[in-house]
Amino acid sequence: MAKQVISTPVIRRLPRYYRFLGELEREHIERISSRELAMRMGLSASQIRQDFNCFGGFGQQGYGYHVKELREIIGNILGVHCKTGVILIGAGNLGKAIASHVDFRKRGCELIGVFDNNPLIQGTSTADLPIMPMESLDNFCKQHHPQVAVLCIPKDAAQQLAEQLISLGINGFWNFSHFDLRITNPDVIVENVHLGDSLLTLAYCMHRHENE
Amino acid sequence: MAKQVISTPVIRRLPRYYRFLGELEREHIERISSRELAMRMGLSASQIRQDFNCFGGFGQQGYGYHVKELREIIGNILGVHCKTGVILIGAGNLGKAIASHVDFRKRGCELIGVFDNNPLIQGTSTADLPIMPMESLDNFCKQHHPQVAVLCIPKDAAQQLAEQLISLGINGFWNFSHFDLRITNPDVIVENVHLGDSLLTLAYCMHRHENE
DNA sequence: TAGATTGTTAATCGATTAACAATC
DNA sequence: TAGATTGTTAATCGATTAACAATC
Repeated sequence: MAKQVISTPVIRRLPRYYRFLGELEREHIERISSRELAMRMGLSASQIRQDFNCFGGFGQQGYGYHVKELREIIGNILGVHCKTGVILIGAGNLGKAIASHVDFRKRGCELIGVFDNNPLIQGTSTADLPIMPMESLDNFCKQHHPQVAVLCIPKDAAQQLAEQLISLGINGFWNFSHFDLRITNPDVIVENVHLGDSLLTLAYCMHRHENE
Repeated sequence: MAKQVISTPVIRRLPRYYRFLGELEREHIERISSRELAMRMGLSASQIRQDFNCFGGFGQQGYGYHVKELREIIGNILGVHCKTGVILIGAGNLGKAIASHVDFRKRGCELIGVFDNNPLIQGTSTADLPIMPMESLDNFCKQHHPQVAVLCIPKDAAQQLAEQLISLGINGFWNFSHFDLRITNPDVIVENVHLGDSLLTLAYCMHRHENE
């Protein structure tokens, strides 16, 4: 099988496939055709078949796809069984919510450390983890080698901290800090989440809709 | 000016333009060329000019774009001066974090009510708003006519609640509930935010990178 | 005026859709 | 076998990039 490059739109759809297949499994549905899945997901059957065939032929002519099997395959592609070490920086409202609300384990990640520079909350804990002072960051990374950092910090601190973290071995960022990290190192992966942009997009659509 | 339909990729870039122009303004930069802006944002100059020209010619040949003016124009397109009434349902960790962390006003929205079905937290407050019981939802909507609902509730409750909210006049959802709302009504706008999918995308990219 | 940079048209690239032979 | 549905190739559509005349 030639190792082709998977396009971004396909990658972005994978977690959604995984989610819908989980749903189907919970509904005890054993097999599904691309046509049925397309209807549920609001995609085209053609697109679904194209997407899956980026990775290989998981279906069976005349039958469709075996839900459980397909879900496992996509889970493996996504790496849900990995145990990537994750630290979270900034245990304010948002940081704490993410630490406790997001199921890292289900997604191949393990939250192993939480840091904040506010002495008032150091020592308290979130998601069963003690909030550590920033001064411990260095030693912690040297000891536990986390790979991913979740940034829930103000935007002015983001770029500098990111660079420090890279030097400590971090090569993946889940960035909530209202600032687009620009990392030149091609081995570092950044996933920017801009909640504000998302709300603004919704606001625009509502606003436009009104004026039509 | 013919009213053309703006494509989704363009719409998704608008909040980002707005953000970067704000940054430039803060840096006291008066004018910028599409070329300079492209470098900063990691886009192409051509794309930027195309994007802006969906809405009209905001630039000046030989000069570029006036930062402050352009930012205001894009802000108006996005509707940042609107005061769309917003309610938030589900004041758990995530709900509270969003209520307090997201600046609704800057984005043409105003958070006017927070609801939760947990009696233990009813009466306490977030973001200066009292958390109200779900039973008050009906009356509140009839009185204040909010247009947008932020859903920070478990996925099993989402679809049903969304339908109820639509009947109460809500026509926009900012949906954090691990479930893709499927609304048939074309006047209702849904912005799904799947934090889990975002993390999984990052996990995939890390995982793939390792195996290369 | 000369230089710079836009607005806009044409060319290219990539993603989605359609079609159908292969095959379970 | 007949029916269904995949895997895959070709056609279409749309978005991005390139090019350049218009013009500040």
